[in-house]
Amino acid sequence: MDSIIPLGLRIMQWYERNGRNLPWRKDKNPYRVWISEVMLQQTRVETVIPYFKRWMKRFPNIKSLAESTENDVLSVWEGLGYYSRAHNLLKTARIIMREFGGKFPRNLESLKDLPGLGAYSSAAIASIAYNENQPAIDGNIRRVYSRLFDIRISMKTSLFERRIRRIAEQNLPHGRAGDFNQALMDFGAMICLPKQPKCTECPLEDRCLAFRRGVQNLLPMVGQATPIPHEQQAAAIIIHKRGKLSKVLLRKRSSKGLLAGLWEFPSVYVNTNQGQELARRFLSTFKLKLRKKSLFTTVKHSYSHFRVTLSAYAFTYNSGKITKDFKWVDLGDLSEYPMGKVNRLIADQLVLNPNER
DNA sequence: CTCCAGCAGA
DNA sequence: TCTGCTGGAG
Repeated sequence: MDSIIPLGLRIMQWYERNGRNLPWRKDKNPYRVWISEVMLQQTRVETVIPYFKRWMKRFPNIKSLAESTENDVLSVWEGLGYYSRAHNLLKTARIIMREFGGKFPRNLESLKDLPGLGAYSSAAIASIAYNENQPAIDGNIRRVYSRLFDIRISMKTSLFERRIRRIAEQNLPHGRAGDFNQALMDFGAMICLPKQPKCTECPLEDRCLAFRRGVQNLLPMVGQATPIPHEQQAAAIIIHKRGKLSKVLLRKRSSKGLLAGLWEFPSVYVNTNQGQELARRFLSTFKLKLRKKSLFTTVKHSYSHFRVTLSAYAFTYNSGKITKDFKWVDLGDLSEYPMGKVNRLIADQLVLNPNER
């Protein structure tokens, strides 16, 4: 009887045949496990793969990372999103060099104290890199267990969390926690999908309570989504011609909050696209005296909790004090300034069509 | 187009 | 509890 084989063992058997071959699974040194786990926070495996390879080429170990600059780190990270993760990697690398003699801590509590590592990532690193018996509980695993054990409790509640944790601890195969955690994640990503789980291919079908009761599509119980506001923004492409050389004005964003530390074309929130009004907004926000010329391009984008439609206008620069957040940059050097997706798109268009300004 | 998935910090 | 991004699916 298959059903007397422990759950953990069956998942491991499935993993041995079906687990994914991923770059960070070849060599499980703590540095590689750490970088991959942080990249995988809120980000899909397929997206992470090329970033992980580039990162390892550029920063092969903790020391090389700790000795690099914020700009280097953001440049390699550019496009991955959630930029605080990149800032935290650099901070943590420096802490490890300074306070841990360059060696990654092994126990859960020390890991959790490092910037960017919470309950999930700490347990993932401890189990994968050091084979500590820690269940790593992420969204995949919550979904899998809530179905296998038919946990009909809102995912937001602490009761749900306690139930899942107890189940995860009880089913953890001691001595193989690292592989087991990864096996469950692959299982959640490949079989026990959020929408339309592949129950016909599932090796655990016969002992999934949700499947037996036909409620697998209703679990886990998630709250209803909150509506997402839509904002309008205007960005200024401000070109300054000095003979043959064209420079454009960039602004470095605050070190906190959205797109922290990245560069952008100065932008303001708007509810109008009147030239005069726009120029006034740039004057009051940035003390820049500008004159609007023409619409360059419009880009739509979604962030985590709002959407924007951003229109980029070409402006001519009259006067105004250039404070230290601002910098005149050669068009050819734009790629050296890390940017979020929207601004990179505009920068690329600008380099391609410098005449349409 | 719109919808959706996915942890950490404050 | 709220904020942080992007890519891929539909």
